[in-house]
This record gives sequence, structure tokens and C-alpha cells, in this order.
Amino acid sequence: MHYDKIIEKLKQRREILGITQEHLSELAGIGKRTLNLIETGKGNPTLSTLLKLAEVLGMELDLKVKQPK
Amino acid sequence: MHYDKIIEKLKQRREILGITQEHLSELAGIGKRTLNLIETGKGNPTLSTLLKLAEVLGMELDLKVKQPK
DNA sequence: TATCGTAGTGCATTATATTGCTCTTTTTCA
DNA sequence: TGAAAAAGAGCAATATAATGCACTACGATA
Repeated sequence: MHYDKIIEKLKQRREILGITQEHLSELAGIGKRTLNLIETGKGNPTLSTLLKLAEVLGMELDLKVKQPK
Repeated sequence: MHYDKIIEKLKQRREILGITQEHLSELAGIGKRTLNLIETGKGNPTLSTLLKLAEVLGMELDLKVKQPK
């Protein structure tokens, strides 16, 4: 799984909220190991995992048509 | 995996483009079975699978802070 | 109403995401 | 500058996503 902006935003948001990986993983109900893999770009999270994290982080995942530049 | 708006948008977009599940799956480089499971709400796609589909559909996946209403 | 195209399903297999545990490395800060 | 906290990593086990194949279900239409 190669680095993606979604992952970057996830990590930035956690840092802004000032919570640890361990704490976030508990809040989201996923493993600490899993979150660590995701944040280090070595994971390929499922949609359900992403939604759990987004929920806890007060974020939302959206899919939209790309606008031409 | 329970129904999600992301999935709904994926399916709507494919229908708007007028392409079949089989064709889209080929374009995205994923299995037809996989796409069908996703569209029928029985799948839980990984981020990489979502990104492949979004790319082909001319869409983008975004994660942002939820705005208070 | 037979046929064709598309969608959806059952099953078995393979690939891999998730997890807990333990340990190492890095960062923080008193 | 040393201890504590946090992040990151190796490993093995388990759960499950991805896949191909063969088949069924369904809608349109010739």
C-alpha cells in the first residue's frame, strides 16, 4: 500500500486533537497495531476501519466527482 | 459491512457512466465478483480497492473534518 | 416466449488486513 | 541527561477481503 493523502489527514487530525495512537485505537475500537500500520503507510485499511476512525476524529469520508482544473 | 453512502455514490457514478460491473472491474483491475459484493453492500473494500475504482470513475476520495450544523 | 445482456450468488482458494504480544526506537520533558 | 511516554516493528494467529468459476435471477426486446 503506497502512501495516500487520506492517511496523512488521519494522522494530522489525531495530532491536532493531541491524542495518542493507543488512545485513538481504543476509542475507534481497533487494534493499536492496526492504527500504527496505517499511519506508517504500511497498512491498507478497510472501509469499515476508516469509517470508525473518521467517526471518532469528527471527520467524514467523502467520494465525489473530480473537478477538471 | 453495512450499507454506506460511499458505496451508493460509487454505484450511481457507474450507472451514470453507463458501464457494466464487469467493464468497470476490468478497468479498475479488480475482480468482477469483488465489485459486485461491494455494490450489493456485502463487501468491505480496502482503501486501495476504493482508490482504484475512484480513479477509473473520475472521482476522488476525501477525508475532512465534519462541519457542525 | 426464447434469447441476450447484466446483475447477483455459492463455493473454494488465496492473499492479506487485523490483532495481541513483546521488544526496540524515538520523543518528550522534568 | 535520564526516565517515562509514545511510536514503531517483528512475529504468529485469526478473520476476512479478493478472486475465479459456474450458475441462477432478472429485465429488456426481438
